[in-house]
Amino acid sequence: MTKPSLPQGMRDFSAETIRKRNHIFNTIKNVFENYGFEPLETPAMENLDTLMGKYGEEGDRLIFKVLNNGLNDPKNAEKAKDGFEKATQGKSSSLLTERALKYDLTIPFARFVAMNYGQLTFPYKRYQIQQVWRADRPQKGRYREFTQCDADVVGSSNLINEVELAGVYHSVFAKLGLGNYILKINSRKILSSLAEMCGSSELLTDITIAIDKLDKIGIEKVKAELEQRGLNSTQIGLIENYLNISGSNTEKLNKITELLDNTSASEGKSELAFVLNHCEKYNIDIDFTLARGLNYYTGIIFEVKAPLNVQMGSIGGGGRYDNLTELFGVPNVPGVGISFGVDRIYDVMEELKLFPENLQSGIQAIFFNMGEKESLFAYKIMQQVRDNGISCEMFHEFTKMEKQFKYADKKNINFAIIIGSKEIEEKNAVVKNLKTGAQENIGFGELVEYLK
RNA sequence: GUGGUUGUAGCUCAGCUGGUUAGAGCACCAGAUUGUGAUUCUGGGGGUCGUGGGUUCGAGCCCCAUCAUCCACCCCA
Repeated sequence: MTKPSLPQGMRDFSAETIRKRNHIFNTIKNVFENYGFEPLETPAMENLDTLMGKYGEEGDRLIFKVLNNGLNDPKNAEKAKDGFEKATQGKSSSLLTERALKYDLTIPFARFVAMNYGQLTFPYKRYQIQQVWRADRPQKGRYREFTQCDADVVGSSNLINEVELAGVYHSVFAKLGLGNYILKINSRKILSSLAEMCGSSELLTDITIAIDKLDKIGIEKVKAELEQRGLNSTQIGLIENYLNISGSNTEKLNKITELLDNTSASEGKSELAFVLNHCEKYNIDIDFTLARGLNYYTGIIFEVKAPLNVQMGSIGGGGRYDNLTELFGVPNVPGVGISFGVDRIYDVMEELKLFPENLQSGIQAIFFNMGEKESLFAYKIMQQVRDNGISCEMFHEFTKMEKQFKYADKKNINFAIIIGSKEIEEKNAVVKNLKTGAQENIGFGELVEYLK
């Protein structure tokens, strides 16, 4: 027999963890519903075509692809070999694989909107809490299967949606006890403007990749990377001035106006100003170095950092994308969305001990097994207790009480109920409080009331 | 994809410069204690030391390969 194990980056969750995770899910879900979002679920697998090319080159590499069935059929043998040839050259081939596990929730959502455009009422506000899979190398806070919680609004360009989503972040983190989170905000238009000022909008990707690393590697290494990516010293000088912008949000906006002088810059600036004006309570920081990897963002972008005293990457992010469904043939559906990284939020909350004590509800009472006849009698009593919404169980076999007590301790059960021959005769049960050790006789009729 | 770490009982780990029969704690089972637990005490079961090869009189320990793992980079939540 081989030792059982899990595939890399996959996890089991047992009761305690699930209850804590559900606490996070329920909090997020309630806020989503409170803001008028409605639920959506999409399948684990999508057609490979739906996903490929949407996440950049690196993203494509990290999509989990599912091998076609029936490759061993002689009819398909040649095709399969062709497909394999292509696969070894790094091209994916429908001869070998045509389905894949979903990589995020946004693209399947866009696919759904495109397919159901006629049936949906716009603006369409949906939330989605599901697993996604990435063939990434796992490490701390990063898994191959993880849960995303997304909320998106499509069919509206109004910036009030951005404000609303910032409000969602605020409500959720306040309720989870992470009120001192940091919401960073920027606009892709500012970044585009910077690229234009450097001479070409083509430079946008190179610039964003480099400056995104600023807080990690420092200004000198960013400059080195920019140089390596082919930028000249004038361009790098401009970018350095851009990165050196600091101060309050208002000061940052003023300084960016001095530095960048074109249409995208002023558009980006007024977007940021609008959102900030309506989010005064939310502790938002403008961060011009914020870029975000996904290349479909076009307007405001968000990223949530854990409180400063814990070391954790971003615990959420999002932004505006103007034409996501166009990829699927439906143009002119602007949208904006945010995502919560539940697994990381979990780790942060664990570190800061923010989970409420009363999450581990468990079992209220255990009926001791005092013999075959006795336990069958007690079973009927137990069913009445259960019918009244009190969770309880009976010890599975007649054995000495020490064992039954130890079992109850381990499962953190509050009451032990003893119904033996004596109790049956006297029509009352011995109820022992396992936390205090106190016990008393309770008539069968009063049991439910006593346990409540 | 790149670099490093670790792999010994169900779990967490110890095991000295290579030397008899590989240890501890937790968990499990039994007893002290046949209707009152969390403590304590006694005893017990459990291992092809990740896998394959090599060096050696002799390998858990050294060498090579391989698989798995965790961490970091890349990228990202």
